[in-house]
Amino acid sequence: MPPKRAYHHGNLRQTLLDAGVALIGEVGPKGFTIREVARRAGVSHNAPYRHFRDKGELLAVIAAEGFERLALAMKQSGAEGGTAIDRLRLCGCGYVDFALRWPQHFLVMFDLPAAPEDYSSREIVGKNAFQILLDFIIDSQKEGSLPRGDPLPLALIAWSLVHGIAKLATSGHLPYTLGQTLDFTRWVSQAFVSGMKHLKMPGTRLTVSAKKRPARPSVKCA
Amino acid sequence: MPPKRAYHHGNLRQTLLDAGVALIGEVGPKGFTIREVARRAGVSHNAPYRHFRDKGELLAVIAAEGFERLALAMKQSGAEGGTAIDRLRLCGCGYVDFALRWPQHFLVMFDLPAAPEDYSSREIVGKNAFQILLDFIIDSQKEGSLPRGDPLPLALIAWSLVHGIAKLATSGHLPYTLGQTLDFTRWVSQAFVSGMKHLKMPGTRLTVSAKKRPARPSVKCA
DNA sequence: TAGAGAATGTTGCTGATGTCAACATCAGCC
DNA sequence: GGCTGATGTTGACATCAGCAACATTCTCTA
Repeated sequence: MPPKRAYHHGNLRQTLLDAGVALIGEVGPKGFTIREVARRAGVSHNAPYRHFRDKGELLAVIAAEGFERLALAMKQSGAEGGTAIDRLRLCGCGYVDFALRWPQHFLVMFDLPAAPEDYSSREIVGKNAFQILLDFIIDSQKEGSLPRGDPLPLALIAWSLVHGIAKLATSGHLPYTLGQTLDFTRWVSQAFVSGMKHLKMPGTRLTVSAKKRPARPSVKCA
Repeated sequence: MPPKRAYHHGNLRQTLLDAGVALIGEVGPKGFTIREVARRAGVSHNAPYRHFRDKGELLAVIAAEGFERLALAMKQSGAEGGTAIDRLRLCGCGYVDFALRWPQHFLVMFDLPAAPEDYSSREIVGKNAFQILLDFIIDSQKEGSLPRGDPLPLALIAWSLVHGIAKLATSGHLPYTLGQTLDFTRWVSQAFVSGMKHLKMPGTRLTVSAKKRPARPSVKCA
């Protein structure tokens, strides 16, 4: 039996995280407040600072949690396919479905103000999710459903496509209901497969090692 | 000659807007503050409220301004193409280029907390920008470079693609430098054209009138 | 041309927030 | 039993969005 309400909570970090995830889902990043998270966890407004350096870190951990859930959703959706290319398509649909179900959490995951290197866990689990997509791409290449060559550009184009649908849908820019958006995604994934099948792969410039990843765009205004 | 510093500013609304656009570009939506905008305009912290109902409306107008600039960029980029399909491709590249140049402004344009119906100007000019893309699509269909049929799904898939690239790039998720991102976009636009050329168009379910546009996804967490 | 009323800008306030500093309580170990 | 570090609390400060009351100026009409 957990002590009724001891001075020490015992599991406050996880409780705060759960409350934070729920709060994000309800009010989005704009209304998200450390004090409200603390309120919901039943602790003082400063208790969270014993577990998270600041608001940014709490949000980063919440984002990381979202990436784990997204990866799981992609994996589970993909698993229902009979062929590699089917798994890839279903994985993409799972991606959009996830975004439609948790639009605010999805927003935090991708549009956070930019994490200083300290909040790196988000990035790591984010790469995990990308690896799932990449594996489906590679399997589809082996299967002969996608052109051979560096899988990275193929994965990035597929990612861009579903991410674009997800972002436009969750920001209210698609003229579709939720169900129609999923229908649209299915159609798009079909189109992607048939369109990419005999694609001419890009030159070396785009297959450059992922290590060259820029720290961050950070384009300044001129 | 504008009065040195009369009690009445004379053109405060526009000055606030300019300052707001600049501030967004520098600090993004998170650091964006009405008071800082007022400071930069050299007026008291409450003066902006004579011209904008609240912070949300100011941001909405800034977003609308962004959509106008985006539409201009798309039009100008497209104009350099010799054929309709070239104009379409260049238009898409212009879209991504705009996002890379003004990442924070782009963020505000698409990921604002959701405007109550009052802030509608943003939506109107947003539709303007979409219309430019749609026209390029229709021209390309007439030219025979894209399959005939309802241009809407084609436009939405093209939009999703460039929007996905833009969002992933500006949030630091693409393993490319800025220049490489533009190269990638060019390649993707080529792939889009060759892939869509003989595409099987979707059934009627996805060509439903745009009037059916949902108010907003607003998916609640379960 | 004078003055009333509407615009526009200012000062001062309230309630909320992020975060710091100081203090209180508790767990585990000697 | 007492010390030390971890965890939670209280109180404070600066800043922010937005409201209310007041000041100044513009414009329009009589």
